[in-house]
Amino acid sequence: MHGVNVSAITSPLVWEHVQPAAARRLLTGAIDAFAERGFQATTTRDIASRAGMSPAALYVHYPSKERLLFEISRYGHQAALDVLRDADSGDSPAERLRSMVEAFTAWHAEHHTIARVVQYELAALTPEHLAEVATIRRAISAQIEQVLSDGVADGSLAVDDLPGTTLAVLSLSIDVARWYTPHRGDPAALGKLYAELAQRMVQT
Amino acid sequence: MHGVNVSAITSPLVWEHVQPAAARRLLTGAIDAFAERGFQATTTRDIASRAGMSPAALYVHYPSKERLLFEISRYGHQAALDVLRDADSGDSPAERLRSMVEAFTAWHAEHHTIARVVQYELAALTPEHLAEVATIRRAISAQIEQVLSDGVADGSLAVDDLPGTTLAVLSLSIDVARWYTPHRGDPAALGKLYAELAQRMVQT
DNA sequence: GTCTATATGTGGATAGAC
DNA sequence: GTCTATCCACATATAGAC
Repeated sequence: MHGVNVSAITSPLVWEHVQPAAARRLLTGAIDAFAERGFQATTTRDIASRAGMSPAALYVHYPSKERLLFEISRYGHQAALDVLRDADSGDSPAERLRSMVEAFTAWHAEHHTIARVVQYELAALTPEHLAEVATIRRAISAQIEQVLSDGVADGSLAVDDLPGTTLAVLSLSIDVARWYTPHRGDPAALGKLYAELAQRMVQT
Repeated sequence: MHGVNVSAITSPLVWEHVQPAAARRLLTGAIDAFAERGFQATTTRDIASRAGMSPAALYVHYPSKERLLFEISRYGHQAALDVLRDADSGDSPAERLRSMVEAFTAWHAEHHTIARVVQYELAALTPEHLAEVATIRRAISAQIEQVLSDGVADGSLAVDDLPGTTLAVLSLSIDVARWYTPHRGDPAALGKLYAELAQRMVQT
């Protein structure tokens, strides 16, 4: 089944479930604005203007700027987790790891705007909303830890420090959201490079 | 010479050169505040209050909040570059890489507050100030690229994609600033783990 | 060099018409 | 559901006394 989800890696995120269209324009405008300037530096006027509306119209669709961030963060976290789970396929822990790192890395490059919001705006969430996305973050981490753990169990992977190596593998992909711009190469190639580097980190 | 700079890795940053003491209290207060909340969410009142002063007193020592950020960013970037250069020692490219990754990673953990400001607040700098720190950033990148390049030249390291691997190695250490807190283990041990992982990435 | 007081701008959010 | 107009809080920065 390896490679079956390649289309999911490179296809744009789908927002049709956000209705009506005005709410969707606000959401996508907010993603761009938050990714460019950060949550705190983004004004509701900026978001509304990107959606072609007056500032007041925003509050018909969202009760606050933070709620807009939360919707983005929750959806983005879930999308990242889905990509990772869909990529967890292969005949060995090593193959599964390659596939997951490839997909997770490519997702962070392809969707670097929403990924930036997901990874760098956690501090702007309310405690309740942060707790909700933290649950998804733990599932993401557990997904990587499981495959490494499976590799240790069957002796096919060499992992001295399981939590430390889990974090390092995740970290490599996540940091893509910080530095990636389209001129730095295409997401698929980056995914393949990082899959190779990650496998080398843990090979026996 | 390996290990000679261990004290530099774990010693606190030295701020004696910032005079008078009030200016230094403002600077260290700003580092803590920027690291906790981000530049945009930090108020001059918060910074002044951490330094035990009224908001107005800040402007005797710094002309703006941005200037305070710039001083922190410039000094932090230079400190990170110095750590990397001091660690560039060893008899082979592999040893030099290990030493550099160990020191650079441990620095980002030990000094995660200033490292967070250095790595995540670039967008808040004026274009002129950003250009100045970007020069230091290029030197940091060049330092890693050089050792990988030397390893390729003498056949001791296996690097398929030199710019991509350079970025990946740097990225792993830099991302430590995002997630590190003291309860996640000690900086020296993390440095050793990451040195091992980086070496595995490029070993023949 | 530090204070109190304040000028000036701006941002999140609301009121009420259409 | 969108608009114009605006409230109100707060933030950067300055003025002027001590």
